[in-house]
Amino acid sequence: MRTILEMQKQLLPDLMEILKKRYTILHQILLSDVIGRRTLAVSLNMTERVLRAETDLLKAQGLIEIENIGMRISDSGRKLLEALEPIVKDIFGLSNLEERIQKAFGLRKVVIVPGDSEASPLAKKELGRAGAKALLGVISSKDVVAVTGGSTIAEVAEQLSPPGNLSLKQCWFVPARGGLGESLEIQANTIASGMAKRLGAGYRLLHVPDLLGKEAYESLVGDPNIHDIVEMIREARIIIHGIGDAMEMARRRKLEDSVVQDLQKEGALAESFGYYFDENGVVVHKMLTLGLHLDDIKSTETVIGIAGGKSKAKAILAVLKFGHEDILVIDEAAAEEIVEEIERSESRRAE
Amino acid sequence: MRTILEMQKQLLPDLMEILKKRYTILHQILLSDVIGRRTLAVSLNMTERVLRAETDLLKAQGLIEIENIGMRISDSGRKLLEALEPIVKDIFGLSNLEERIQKAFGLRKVVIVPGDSEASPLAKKELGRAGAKALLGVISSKDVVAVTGGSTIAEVAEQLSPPGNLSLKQCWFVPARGGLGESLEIQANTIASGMAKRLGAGYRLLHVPDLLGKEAYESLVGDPNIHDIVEMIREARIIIHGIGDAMEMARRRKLEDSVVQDLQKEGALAESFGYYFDENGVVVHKMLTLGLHLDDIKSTETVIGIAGGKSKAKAILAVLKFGHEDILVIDEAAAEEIVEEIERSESRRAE
DNA sequence: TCTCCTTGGTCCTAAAATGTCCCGGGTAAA
DNA sequence: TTTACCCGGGACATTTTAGGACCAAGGAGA
Repeated sequence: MRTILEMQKQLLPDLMEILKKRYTILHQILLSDVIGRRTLAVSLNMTERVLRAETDLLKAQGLIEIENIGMRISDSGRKLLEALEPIVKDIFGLSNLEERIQKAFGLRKVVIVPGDSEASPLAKKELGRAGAKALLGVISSKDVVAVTGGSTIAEVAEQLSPPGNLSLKQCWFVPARGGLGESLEIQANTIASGMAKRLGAGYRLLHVPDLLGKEAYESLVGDPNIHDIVEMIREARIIIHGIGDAMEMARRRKLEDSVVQDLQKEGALAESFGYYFDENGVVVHKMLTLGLHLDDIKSTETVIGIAGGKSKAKAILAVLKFGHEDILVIDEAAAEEIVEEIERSESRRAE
Repeated sequence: MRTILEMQKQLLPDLMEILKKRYTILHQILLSDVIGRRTLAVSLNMTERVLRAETDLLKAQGLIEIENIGMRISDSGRKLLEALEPIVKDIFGLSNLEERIQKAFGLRKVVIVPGDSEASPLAKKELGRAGAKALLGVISSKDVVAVTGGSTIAEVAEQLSPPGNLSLKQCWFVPARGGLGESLEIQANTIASGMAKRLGAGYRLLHVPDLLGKEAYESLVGDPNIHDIVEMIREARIIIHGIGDAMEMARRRKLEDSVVQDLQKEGALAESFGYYFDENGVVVHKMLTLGLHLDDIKSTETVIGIAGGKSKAKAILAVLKFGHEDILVIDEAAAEEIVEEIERSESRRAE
């Protein structure tokens, strides 16, 4: 059967464009909480006047509320957005990309958000929202969730809000691995506690100094408290992690030059939970710290990978080849690159 | 779940208006076979220029074909119209009315066509189309269909076209009852044969003089030929009948003054297949002729009532209260009146 | 208190939509 | 065959709308 939209398109050729436009505006307002007309116009690349015409209409439809402080989304607007999401995805052509990637790597689910999270902070916010939604979709009442650091996962934490129908009081949030040399705000510990607080869940932290010598490492492993929490981490039912570019992560973590050179020699492309992967998804280096082992990751029930930006595409691909992701949340920019790469390798195989 | 249509109504109220407009134009072209721009503009109450803009678009979309003889609908236009019908009904708000009436009288199906068939010949044509569609929806290969007279049912006959997937060669069309004093074109006999010819089915007629005396009646009943056809009529699986205003029918059939006065005294409101009903659906008078008895109607599998126009609302309501309709095909004007009446009686009951 | 950002109002211009008329051509009735 | 009519499409002036650019008043937050 032809979809309703397909039929309508025949009588209203520009239906899709308008739908997309209004959806985008409404969506932007949702993400911004409250926002003024001018600011919104700039961030949407529209002139103030045309935006105004649209917002007037949205207001007339009761989808947004306009006060002298700015515009905010109304309840019915929020509901409408939610209901409209799959449709708009279809129009944006993201459903296609999702299916493509999902099949290529045998994933359980792929979520692609519109835009480029590197270029637009709002796209990044949306990536966080999608990540939060994915997490809430799989979490249940007594889960242990291991989280990594990174700005993307931090954004996920920001966007988390407690689900209405489910108490998560008996959940635990833990960092996936100990100190990895990140700055405080985007450390795994910070994020784990942040998520737990937002969801009313418990959290336990793993305080491990960043640059750990062999001996210190051995002594920490022996500590009963540390041992306890590491045990908990290794039994996590859900892992939610970011994906980074290997070289950039090395730089950000101020790894020694010799290590960086080694990484480069080994062809390290991606980094995630302290492990470095080459283009085939093989681990070529690991940071010396406590927490999840590779084997734990392989046996974890749900691994959620979240990343965005065109430049992350290669890294995401590498981690996908590692082969233990279940749910992938990325942005349009990365998705397009990844699908291109899939197609290239397919045509190579066909030769 | 909210339908995609409701969401669109919220976000694209203006486009829904346009959709309605274009649908109406396309629909009108369908009903008119070929029609010129000016004529169409008049019948749609639009100025020539705006209509032209629309038809240009419809042409660009390949939904109509414009030749120097006029405009006609294309195949894809025809298909689109068919597919779009429920959607437009929803936008017109007719779905609501349909459901309302269907539930109030426990009918199997209610079809409402837009417009007022008393005011616009095209609405009447559409009523005929809908009636024809309803008939084709229930008919199967060896049915006997009893039809009444009247201009509405005549229009149904006009709009019938053989279904592609079903041979009706073994169907029979018969008049529901003998001569009732209608003019030739809208007599049941004429219509039955017309329908049969259009569908490639058989027909048998019942020639009974209009004003039948008691004795003549008795002798006719005894005639074996007449008896045969009456038997067939009484076994009809489908009845398709119009509904008329009692007084108007009495006038049209030139009933004697005394009879008319009796009818008025009894509160006769509606007429159908030669029976007169009061506002509670009680039969207060019947014409003396052969054919279907009341008991036959009650036991018939599918009774299809078709009527239109604001002034018919009361009559339709009376026949509905009689309580043996299965499928009702009416126009918007009548439907609105009927629903109003339903609401009035509901609020009376609530007091 | 002051500054910044908000909405809602206004004005003006360009552009699009619309009302109106006409022309050449083909159809169908006379 | 002729004639009268209706057809689509072209043309054009006019109206309406959309869009761009500002501005004033007001409230929130620093």
